[in-house]
Amino acid sequence: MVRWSQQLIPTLREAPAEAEIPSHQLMLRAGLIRKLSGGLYTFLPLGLRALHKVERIVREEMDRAGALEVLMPAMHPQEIWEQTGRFDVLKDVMFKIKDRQERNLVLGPTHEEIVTDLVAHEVQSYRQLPVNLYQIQTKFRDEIRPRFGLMRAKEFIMKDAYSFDMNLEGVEKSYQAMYRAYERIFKRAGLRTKVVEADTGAMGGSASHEFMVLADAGEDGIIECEACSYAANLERAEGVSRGERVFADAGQSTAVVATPNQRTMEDVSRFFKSPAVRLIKTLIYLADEKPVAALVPGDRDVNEIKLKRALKVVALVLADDATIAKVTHAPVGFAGPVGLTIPIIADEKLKGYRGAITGANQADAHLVNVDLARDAKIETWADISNANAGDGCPRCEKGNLVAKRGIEVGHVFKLGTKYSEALGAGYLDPEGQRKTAIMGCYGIGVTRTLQSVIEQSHDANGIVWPISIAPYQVEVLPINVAHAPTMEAALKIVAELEAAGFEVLFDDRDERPGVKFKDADLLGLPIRINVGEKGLAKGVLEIKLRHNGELRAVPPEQVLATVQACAEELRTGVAVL
RNA sequence: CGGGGCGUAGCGCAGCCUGGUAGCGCGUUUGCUUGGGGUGCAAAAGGUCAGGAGUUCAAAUCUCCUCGCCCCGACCA
Repeated sequence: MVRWSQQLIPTLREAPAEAEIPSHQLMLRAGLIRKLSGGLYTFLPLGLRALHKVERIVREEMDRAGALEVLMPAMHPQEIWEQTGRFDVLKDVMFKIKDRQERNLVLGPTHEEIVTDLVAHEVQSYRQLPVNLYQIQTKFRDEIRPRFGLMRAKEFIMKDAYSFDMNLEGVEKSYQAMYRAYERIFKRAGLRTKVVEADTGAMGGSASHEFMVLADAGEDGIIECEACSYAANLERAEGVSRGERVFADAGQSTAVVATPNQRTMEDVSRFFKSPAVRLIKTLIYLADEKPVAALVPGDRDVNEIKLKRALKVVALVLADDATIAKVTHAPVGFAGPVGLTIPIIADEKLKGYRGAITGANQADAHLVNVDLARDAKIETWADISNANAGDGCPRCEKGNLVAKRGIEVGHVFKLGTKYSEALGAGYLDPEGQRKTAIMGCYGIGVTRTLQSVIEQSHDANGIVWPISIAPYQVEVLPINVAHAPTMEAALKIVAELEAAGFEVLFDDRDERPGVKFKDADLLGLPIRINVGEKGLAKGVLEIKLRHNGELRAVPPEQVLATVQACAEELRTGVAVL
């Protein structure tokens, strides 16, 4: 039996100042985690139990999907990262260390290289394929800004799986199997997720989907169609612009207008009393060190991921003031496409722009009546801007797009042969031909998933655990531990519940009832049983459900059956969520 | 990396401006009390005031540096 008094469950009446979002505050207040330092957390017993439950669900579903569990080192020789060229890409996020031989090692931020190396050595024949290896491991990332407790930490637990297939059909099958496994995992964990099309980022590869938990605290922007099923990460979302492209005075020749100190889009928009969409925003970037001008409509943000891809470059940064002055011959704030000698890439939403307003490439001046095709030399047209809420849906055309925030808890990729080729993961086919394996990779942020559950399932009083990952399913709460009949009845029901397979937390603390009730709500175990004198006098115990506050008074001999029924309902409820 | 805020008891905070005895609430310990939503009374423990340097007769308080934590940004030309 687990007695509260023998446990380490340091609940906090007030939230530590370091925590901003509800899930982070509650994890600290309920005694689930404690911070060692920024982005580094200790799991206390209660938090660890919940974490283990998430891991168990993940493991069961991965196994069910046919993936094989392995455990790879957290520490890797640097050379293996150099072999795929990813050392350069990821060196800023990798923790780099040396051993006593001065050998360069890194703490793994992910494991594509490691698993591919393994497969390169151990898989020789088509008979061994397909194979899907997964692990649940601590990953290390030197995040620019650790945030929100477990949401973005320097050290976090991730489940990652890697599939190796012989052909595209096989890849598709592996991908679908993981996609379905993820749906099951998050559903079982009591999470409502939204699947969105995603960018593949530093991974490389083609298709990818992210599993998002919708939440205000989410770090990712999500765009979805209100009419059809289209949903995508803002990083990749396409929007069909419904803005005008031909404005008043179109056709007239350009003219310079003095605009002293009108630098921002807001300033200029107000100055000309024109909507931002009429303005053309000109940003000077250094793309692989070379200056390039990027043009987007004034009411939109440049999407650097799209821009990077369109330009086919690795490094993309905004140009410094000196460079801007050099290429535009004007101080920052007055750049425009007309007369620029550097390459210009324009957002396709600008196609056909006439009568637009741009910077004039001279101090305190803008250019009006700009006809982009007539007046500027556009080298490339591409989608390089963010979709906006209110844009048309790129799929169904009818629907409007809406913007939301999400927490990325899972991500599935089709990787292709980038890693298998670099590290020699291949096989001999039935004809004896040497072939390269095609990979997919599939990640779940396990610690992040745990916190996301709380972010999505809590109320003013505390956590509301889904029964599937609650640290314990039942809390038995004797109102007065000094009252012998109370304790007798409480212990009896604890024993019955445990014999029936329930995990029970017994709050045996000699505390006032109010304190114990508050703590029970804070901890958020799904089923609570109050045992007190008043109830006993009437021959009943009380069963209280955390998620809806429902209270049932039942005779002791019916408690077990009632709890079983409640638990069953909660389990189904989780599945239905 | 840029900007902002904060660092005083386990947690939440006041004191700092205007230098002179380190405080409040919660929590903790002990005793009594109470016993169905953070009980009441009493006593007590607990602080290198983040660290260092400086100014001063005297520094939590003023100055400088360092470290840590939190927030925003790292694109809007």
